[in-house]
Amino acid sequence: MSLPHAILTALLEKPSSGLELTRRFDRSIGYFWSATHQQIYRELGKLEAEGHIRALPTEQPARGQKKSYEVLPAGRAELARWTSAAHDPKPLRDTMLLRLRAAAVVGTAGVEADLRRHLDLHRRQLAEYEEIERRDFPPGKDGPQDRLRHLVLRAGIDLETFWTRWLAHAVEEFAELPSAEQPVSGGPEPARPQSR
Amino acid sequence: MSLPHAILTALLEKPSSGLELTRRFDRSIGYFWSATHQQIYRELGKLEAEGHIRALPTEQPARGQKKSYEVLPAGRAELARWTSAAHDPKPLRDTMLLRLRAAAVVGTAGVEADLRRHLDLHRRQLAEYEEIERRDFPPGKDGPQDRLRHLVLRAGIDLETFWTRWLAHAVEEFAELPSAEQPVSGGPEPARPQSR
DNA sequence: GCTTATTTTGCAACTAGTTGCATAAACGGG
DNA sequence: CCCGTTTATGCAACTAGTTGCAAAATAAGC
Repeated sequence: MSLPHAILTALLEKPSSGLELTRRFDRSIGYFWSATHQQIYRELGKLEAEGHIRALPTEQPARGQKKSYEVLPAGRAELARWTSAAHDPKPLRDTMLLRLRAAAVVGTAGVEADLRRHLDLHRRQLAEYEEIERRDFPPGKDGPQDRLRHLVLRAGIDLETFWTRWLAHAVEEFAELPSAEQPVSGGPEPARPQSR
Repeated sequence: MSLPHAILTALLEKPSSGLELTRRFDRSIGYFWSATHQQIYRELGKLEAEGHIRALPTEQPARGQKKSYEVLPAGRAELARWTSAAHDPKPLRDTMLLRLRAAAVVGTAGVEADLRRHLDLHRRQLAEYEEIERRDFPPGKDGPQDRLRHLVLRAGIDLETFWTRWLAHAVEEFAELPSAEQPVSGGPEPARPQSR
């Protein structure tokens, strides 16, 4: 239930139309909360119906025409409430880890290539974050707002650093593993075809 | 679309009933792929209908009675296929990061307490993982299967280490921040109530 | 033996996110 | 001006996950 709050935050930073929001969700905000344009339009409708935002007055509100929104006091209050409320962290859910566990049972064939691909993807993401850090947070830029935003970026950088290290380690580990075309032996029996 | 494969993996490791699976999803597998019992029962039904698993023969298959499943060859093949196929990593989606970004606009009141709470939760999780590492992977236990499983556990440990460090840093940062009851100044104008 | 609690399985309805496509205006030539 | 492309908004249907509840078997008092 965080999308509306992501949108409120974005709109407070700068009133925008649906498409502008979509663009911003592809860049900055999307780095830790992604959303498609359909999600955004739907949510804008709801937020407007609830009186949390309103469309900026425009001439002819027709289709295919930009419609910009701004946050109303009620929306700001809701965002402040949500921000200060306690939320439990979501448990980890990662496909690659699941695949490795599966590989221990059905064999490691094919996984290594994707491990390398992920390593590459995470390296790129890390480079992108570091570029942003250089650009947006030069030494000295440390007002309260900068500190908060830098903290968030820092999480992204450290996370990607973790993944690149771990994936590099995983790739090494695979190199030392035996053949890798067959199920790894040593575990429970593989299920054999069985007639009934 | 990973739940069925998580279940297939679990069933290959050991044929189980729905409830046993649920228990295992609360412990080991759930550390990187959580699922509720309803999800599991529903998925067991689908997997059986598709011919990927079958119920172990039992006397009277009625309600409120354990029904255990085992993986059929087709299920094993499907799991092998899925494991070796390429999957893009899911983009990060984290509420706490979003809240910090929101806090930069609507004020930091209330966030610090939850930051500390999360720090505590992640420390506990880390301790739990390290305990498992001590117990299940003593030095010397490094067959191919052990290595793979240890690698997965290692990801969990390193991730929790990252979070505890980052959260500790965030808490420090907050301590240095001014008052924190008001929206942090220096950004875009707060939206003021406006009559139309 | 009857009742109450626990175990085990499951349905139904809901929320969140995704995918595919539609529609209308605006823009940019020829 | 007409026509294809881009911009901007949106509906409908689908997949995945969550929540609340219920029903059947079994175990546990008394």
